[in-house]
Amino acid sequence: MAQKDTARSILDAAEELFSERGFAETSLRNITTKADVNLAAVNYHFGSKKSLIQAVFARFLNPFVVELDKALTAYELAHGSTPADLMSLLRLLSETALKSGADKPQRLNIFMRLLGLAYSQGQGHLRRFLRLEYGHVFRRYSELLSQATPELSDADRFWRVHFMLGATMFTMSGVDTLTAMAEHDLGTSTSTPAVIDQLLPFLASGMESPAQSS
Amino acid sequence: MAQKDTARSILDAAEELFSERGFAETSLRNITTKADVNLAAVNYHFGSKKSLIQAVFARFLNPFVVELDKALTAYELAHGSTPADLMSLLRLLSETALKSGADKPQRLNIFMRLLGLAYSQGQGHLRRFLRLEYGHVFRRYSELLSQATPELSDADRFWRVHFMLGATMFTMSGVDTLTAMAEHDLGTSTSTPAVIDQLLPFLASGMESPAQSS
DNA sequence: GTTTGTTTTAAACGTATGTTTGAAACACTT
DNA sequence: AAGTGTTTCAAACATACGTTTAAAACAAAC
Repeated sequence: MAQKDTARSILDAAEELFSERGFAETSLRNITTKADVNLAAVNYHFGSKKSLIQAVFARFLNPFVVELDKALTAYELAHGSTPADLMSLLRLLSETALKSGADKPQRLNIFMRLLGLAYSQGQGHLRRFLRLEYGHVFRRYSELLSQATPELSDADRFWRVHFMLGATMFTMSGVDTLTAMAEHDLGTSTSTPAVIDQLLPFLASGMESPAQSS
Repeated sequence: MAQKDTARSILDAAEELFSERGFAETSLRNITTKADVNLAAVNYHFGSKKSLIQAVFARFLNPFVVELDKALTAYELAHGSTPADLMSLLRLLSETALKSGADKPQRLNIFMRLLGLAYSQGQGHLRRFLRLEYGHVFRRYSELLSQATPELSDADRFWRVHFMLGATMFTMSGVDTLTAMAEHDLGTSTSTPAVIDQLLPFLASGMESPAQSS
């Protein structure tokens, strides 16, 4: 039963508990109990709680950035010298994300929630880890974003990108709660891909809003 | 020195520490050390750590909702039967928020960060407290929002409102970090009101993006 | 100046946390 | 079957937390 997949059980349990209750609020005892392994197993397999947190992110992010990297290469090849298009770039990102957790679509929600936590909770070590490990792919994507919005100044684009980031993180990290609210208040049920279909036009319109000043 | 304003010193220290490190990561000992009061003072004046957290929010939100309520009444009177306008509604909210922490503009940033934490960290008691205490003003505002976006279905409006909420919370709660990043990467300095001037058109454009389907 | 109610203080309480330990159980190779 | 390296386990470790206590300090009223 509990043999070499001990590490995997721990990651599964940690991923779920962290996303539900946050990092500090989830104890190693919570995790090991849920994973049905010995308490010391976390420190044996991962070294520390911090490393466990990073490992949870790495397990999801590693396959994701590989996919995204491939998708970006394909995109650049297909478009050649014609400038990138904003809406297609957004679709590329969302579809890569959806595909990356395709085995269990719930996992994407969980992971977005974790990402939100990584930003909001202290966890400076996590932000450092993420930028160090995955920064180059994000820089590559933002390069294309610049091509897709040539009319924006660098400053305008900077702010609007973060507006997009905020809307996306907030929505996706709480997508379960929000769909429940929508169902309760409006009686309409909405799947995650349907939410994304609502989100992307909102982002694109905001991004392409006529510039104000300067 | 430390007499009746003990409670105030505690609130000041708690507000700042909570916003920097989160609720769970900030201990009562951190707070009382920074406030230069005895450890037991928190439990004496507030009863518990949970109540302290709620008190931090109440101190900011109570004046704010009073102002917002007044502003909404004035707005409704001024506009009479003509339908509400989206951009002016957004300005009303942002200006009320800016005015409410006018004594020290830094406090608005701190408080937005706290609001973001309230959403992202567990703190179910906080969300319950906020909705119970301040729900009616928010409902009043969202009533006007509906008038301002008559072309949207209830479902579309629901989602787009939360897209706005996410973009706003993410941006404002990290506005210090973001302005620092912008200054580092682009050499341009941006004040909080200037960020809001960037944000509002983005939100309005997203909100008024042509509907997709259904 | 004594009394009464409030506030502050130092110390302790009980509980929970992350981590370490050393022995036991296991999986393999020879 | 013996031996070897890896993994599990129960127990303990040291530390930190929120909260409580009982006495001291203080303020105000008479």
